[in-house]
Amino acid sequence: MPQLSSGGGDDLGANDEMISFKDEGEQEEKIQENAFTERDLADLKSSLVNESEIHQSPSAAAVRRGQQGEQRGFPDKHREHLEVVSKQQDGSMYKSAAYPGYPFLMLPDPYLPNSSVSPSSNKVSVVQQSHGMHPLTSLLPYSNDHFSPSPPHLPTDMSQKTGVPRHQSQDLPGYYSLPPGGVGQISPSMSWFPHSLMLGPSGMHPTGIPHPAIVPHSGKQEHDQYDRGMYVKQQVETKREKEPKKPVIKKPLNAFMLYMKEMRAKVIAECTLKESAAINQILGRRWHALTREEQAKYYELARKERQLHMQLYPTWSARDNYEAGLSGVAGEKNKADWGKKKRRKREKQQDSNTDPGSPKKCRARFGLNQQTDWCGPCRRKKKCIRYLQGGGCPSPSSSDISAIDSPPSPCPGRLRLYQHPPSPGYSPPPSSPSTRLPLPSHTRSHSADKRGAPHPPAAKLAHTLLELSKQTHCSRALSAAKVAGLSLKVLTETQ
DNA sequence: CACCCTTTGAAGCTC
DNA sequence: GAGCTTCAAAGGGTG
Repeated sequence: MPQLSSGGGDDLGANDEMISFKDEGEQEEKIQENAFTERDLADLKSSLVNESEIHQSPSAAAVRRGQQGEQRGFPDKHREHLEVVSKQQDGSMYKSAAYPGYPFLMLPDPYLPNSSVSPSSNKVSVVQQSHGMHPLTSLLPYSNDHFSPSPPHLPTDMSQKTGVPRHQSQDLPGYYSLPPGGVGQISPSMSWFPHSLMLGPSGMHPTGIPHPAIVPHSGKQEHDQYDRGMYVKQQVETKREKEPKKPVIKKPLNAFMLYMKEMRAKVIAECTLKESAAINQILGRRWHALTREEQAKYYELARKERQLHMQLYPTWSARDNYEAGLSGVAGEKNKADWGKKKRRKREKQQDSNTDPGSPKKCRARFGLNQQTDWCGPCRRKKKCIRYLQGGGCPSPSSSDISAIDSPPSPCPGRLRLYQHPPSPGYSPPPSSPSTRLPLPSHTRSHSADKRGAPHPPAAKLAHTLLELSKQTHCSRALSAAKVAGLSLKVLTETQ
């Protein structure tokens, strides 16, 4: 299914070919030369998995795993890390780090709200794109030299990666104007960092520099507050005083997440949509529509993200956040909440397994543009009752909003089936071509229902898309309607 | 205010 | 090792 083998990691999904990763420097050169070939991409894909371990000196991965069992307190871990770092103060990391900017070059991204990376060039650019620019980005006290779009040292320095945790060097003042008082006082322009990170060792990266990946351990809500700006600072601080929270190091963003960050604004602008779920559907389709080269940029960025994340937080594991229960409070209660959440999801999963009517049925089948066709519960984002009642929804699997995102394609069938675009160099896995069909989310591997929805009548689909084009003012929807309807006659009839 | 939705990918977990 | 689960971002909607 569209879900590429989960274990495959960085599989682009189009190719199962596994080629061992070559030297990173070569990879960078290729990127620089805009000379991505399929083989390059395959290399890249496998590299995303292998390279970290290959280049991790004294095997940061091992360190991470090894230290996992200890599960020490966050402050302890980082205090320890700090000691290590202080012994390694040679400054080399920041002068020619694998990812010289992280979090500096990546400041606005990917842990920053409204930010994005900009792989818009074939070079692995880490420069913010204007449309996604964080409002505070311009205030960040990094030097332009360090934040230049294409730092001269950027393309070649990956091979210099040593696995040494990042640390503060003499260069740092160039990035951040840290006051003499130390890390406890950060210039106002650093306010996008969660405050709790700046006040004590608990949230502080060993470098003494808070990292965007670290958020207060209170989940999304508080994070959002920080995102919204400084005006909420006091409120948050008050809250924190009452309830000191462990910071949480967020997972590094994967390629698709990076892509979403960059493209979300565009999609919102194009289709006047706001609902993230719908936008993400569109982005998902677009992601599949990307060429290998385009996707490769994001995979490369994501790989660097992971590498740097690993260097920054050698002891961190995704498991930490599993147990942290990000939405809850730190401590035992957290674990309990997490367990509850897990059970709840499991129950839900079972529900959808045994139940032909998944909660998303109407949404998935009719799409957001035809909410009038949804059953009541679906409109209230509750469990769909349509199928429980045995009333089949003859409806278009492709009538949903996602149809509009599909890039123009000469193949009408593609639209009907949500097929991936036959982008250049984009071939389905040899094993099962049909697996490339991006079915609705509930058909994904970890969702139970893998049955395809019945294909809608063309006229209905065309009509749907037509309506959609009116509602969303999206010309693509109109085009899609034409493609879907195959003829103007159908369109005319449905009108 | 917590949670849902929705996407893909990475990583952890379970069997 | 296959398959499943969780989390990462986003923000409107819901109870």
